[in-house]
Amino acid sequence: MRSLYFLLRENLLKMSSPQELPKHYSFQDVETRWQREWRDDEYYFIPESTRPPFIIDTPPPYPTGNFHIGNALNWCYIDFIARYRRMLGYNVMFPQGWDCHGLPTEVKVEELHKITKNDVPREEFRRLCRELTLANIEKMRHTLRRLGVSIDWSNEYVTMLPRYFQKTQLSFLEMLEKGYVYRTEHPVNFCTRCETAIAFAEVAHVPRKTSLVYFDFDGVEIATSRPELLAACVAIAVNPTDERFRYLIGKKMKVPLFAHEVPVIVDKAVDPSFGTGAVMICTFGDRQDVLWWKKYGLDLRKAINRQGKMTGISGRYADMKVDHCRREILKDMEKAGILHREEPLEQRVGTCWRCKMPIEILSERQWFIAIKHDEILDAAHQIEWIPAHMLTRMENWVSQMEWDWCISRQRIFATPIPVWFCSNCGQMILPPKGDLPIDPTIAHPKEPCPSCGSTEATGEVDVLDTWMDSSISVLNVTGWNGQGKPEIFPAQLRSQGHDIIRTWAFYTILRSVALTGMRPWDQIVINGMVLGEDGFKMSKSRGNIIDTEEIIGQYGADAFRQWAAASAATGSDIMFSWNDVIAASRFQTKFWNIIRFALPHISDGRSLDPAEVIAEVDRWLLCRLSDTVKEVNDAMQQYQFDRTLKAIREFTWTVLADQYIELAKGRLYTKGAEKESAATALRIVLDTLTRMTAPFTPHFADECYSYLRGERVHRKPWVDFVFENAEARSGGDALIGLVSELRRYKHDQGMALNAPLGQINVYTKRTLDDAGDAARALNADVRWRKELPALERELREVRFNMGVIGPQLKKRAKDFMEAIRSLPVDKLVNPPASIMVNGEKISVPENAFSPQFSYLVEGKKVDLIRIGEMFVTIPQSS
RNA sequence: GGGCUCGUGGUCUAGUUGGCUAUGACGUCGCCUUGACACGGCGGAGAUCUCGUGUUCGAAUCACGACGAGCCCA
Repeated sequence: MRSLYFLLRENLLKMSSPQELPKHYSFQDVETRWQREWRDDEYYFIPESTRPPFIIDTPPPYPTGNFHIGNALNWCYIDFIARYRRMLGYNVMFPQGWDCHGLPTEVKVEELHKITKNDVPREEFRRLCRELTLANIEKMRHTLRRLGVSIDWSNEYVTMLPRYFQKTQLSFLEMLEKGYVYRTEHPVNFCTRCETAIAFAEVAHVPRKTSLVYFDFDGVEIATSRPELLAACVAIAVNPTDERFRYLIGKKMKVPLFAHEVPVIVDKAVDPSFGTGAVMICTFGDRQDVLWWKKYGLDLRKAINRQGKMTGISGRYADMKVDHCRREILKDMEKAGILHREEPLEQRVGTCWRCKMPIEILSERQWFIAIKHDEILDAAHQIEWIPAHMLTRMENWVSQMEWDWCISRQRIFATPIPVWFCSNCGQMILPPKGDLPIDPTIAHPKEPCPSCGSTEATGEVDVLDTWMDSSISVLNVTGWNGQGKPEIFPAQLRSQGHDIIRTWAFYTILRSVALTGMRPWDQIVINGMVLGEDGFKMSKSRGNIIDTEEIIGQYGADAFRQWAAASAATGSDIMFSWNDVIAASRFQTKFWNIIRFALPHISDGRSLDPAEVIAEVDRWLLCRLSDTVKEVNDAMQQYQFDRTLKAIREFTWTVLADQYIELAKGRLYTKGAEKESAATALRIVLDTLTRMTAPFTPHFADECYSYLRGERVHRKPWVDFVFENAEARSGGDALIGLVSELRRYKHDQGMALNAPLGQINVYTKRTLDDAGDAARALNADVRWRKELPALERELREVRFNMGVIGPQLKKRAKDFMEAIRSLPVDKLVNPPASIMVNGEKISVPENAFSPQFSYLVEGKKVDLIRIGEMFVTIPQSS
């Protein structure tokens, strides 16, 4: 509902144009007022619309409750694009998702309620998680509203709610049918603190100090960083070229303290210079162990369980935590006299990205999705990446994937895997797709086991990786229903940060290709990370975090949005800087003052017709506006917001305010056709500028436009202004140059800028009608003259145009320039067609050089200024 | 250890295929309250474009190398 206030004001604006704006622009008032005014349904995607669709696959943030500045940057980019596309006539979908499931919320709930996940029933624990998540979502929605982003709230989705995870489960069953999903025992990354398997993408590597232990292994000295895995030792490996160990090849060796026998294998991957050159293979110490284990078909000895405790094969160490076991084993080695020494070792250890505890590689029965490298790469190449080099990151990631994607997790707050197993024969039982969503730990199969007829079944307790939820975001928003490809597919755009290319972008492409056979989007635009003012990633430990709401509170959403647009090229990381936010808010002040000045002069009429612009400098302004529009359109098409905003600011501040208005403002106080010309030019310029700023500063633009035109700017079409007039362009340049040079002159003479200059003569061959602007702007009696005065001149230097000379003369350029310099003055003014250089006749290219003179006027005490083609004489004051 | 990006006045930054006096912002200094704006106007100072080598008539831009930074990863 539009407020009464707005209706009244809009009508007032239509009936009588306002004569005055408030002296100061108050972003607080304006932003809160427009946010009340805007209706959600203005931004709805209309499925039945005939306009071309523009669907944006936006990132569903994790509902932490805090919409941080990196999120905000991303949402600004999306909103620039959404508003721009709407003005271009597209039927835009800007959905808002929430990626709810996952460990952080479970941990938070455990903290808040002082419980562990096993203290309450699963469903109760999930209820507590959902409760916390909904509260956090509400906080983040508030920040989104304050940012003024034009979200289509009718397309909001919440991954933890049945409506969404029904699709997640459906996609799981579809991929199971298509053979992508399988279940097997395989080594996986496992966090023993969180007691769940995790994917490679979730492993974070951190530097750590540990020790390298040298000990006697059945008569051979061996170095290992993980002595606690001695019970899991399955082989000893040496390099084939290593003469020291040649005698061992083919032998069996007895593991100290444990007495089981292991083979000696040879492999090129063993580094003879690390440790002693002989390495202990355990199941599993690291990824290399897994490779060797597979390659040589070694035994599997599980020494660590899911809780991070030693298993039965560890004998007297069983049930000890890994660290405890390590200390005990070292003690026992010492007692047995086989411990030689320990060396400090710097290593990078894989940790759980969430709880930061070192992960173990455990062999577990888990669910996997097959990764088909070629399929994914093909699709990735069909997408336009902005900036282009981000595709390389995807390529690198895909090509080095070794294992399939482990999608099962041993947690609670996640999408259940919709599968049962027959208690009698172990057969997998799937629910009918129409029954989804289900939780197999609560529901029972409706039919008996198809294999043995038993009615006893147990539900899968493992749940799905959260990326299984979010990687179908694009399928969800395009209306996928399990049957091939949705009607509008692929989506037009994905927007995300470069930190999740290997996860969200990768998994989405994988899933899209598997389920629809197509790439998920036409374009992907990548935003950089926001770094703190110190140049480092924002983090609690560095204390360099800046809060989105704090910036908005101090300078407003529009200033923040300008900062997001202007601070760096799309895709590169941005260092946060208060200065840039302040500069943005100053630009708004400047623009506001321009409108405040112009409005009384332009609100008598409404014409936007360039044909009514007759004064030369007014046409010059339109030429410059046309240039700006072209630059802005170019940049917007490539999502280069920094270029766009730079062009707009430069034109507004320099061309419009400092150059044009300073020159022509005197005319606006007069009456007649030439005043009307200026008024119309200003109307066109301000109308166009306001529409161009609308995607970036939506509140400010709506406010300005309501004063300028009494309309809503976001409902206007995008700008398309072309104007060219060669005469006006050069005439305007000359005039602007004249005024600016004479201002410099006044400054150099120590005069005030409005001090009278007396009678000045401007000599120019061109016909220049300045409508009296120069005289008013300079406070001088300006006389325009066609005949040049008698001038005396001295040659100062010869300037060469290397842009002309270089390409034509190449190596001869230097000698050519020497020859030209030695010509007499009259030949420099009227150059010959050709010249002899080192006995070679070289034709003189056009515009190859220009002689520079110092000019003097005989007899008269005048200052002489040359501005391009023009000469100006000014009576000397002293 | 690998990948990606980058290194430009005190600080941050533009510079698309090599070409006139290297862009802009903040800061700084001087002058100016000129009928929109002092959150302003005009002007100045301040850069051997990280270093080295090479290609070229000509390099911030291209090539190679070194050093340094940030991000992502093994």
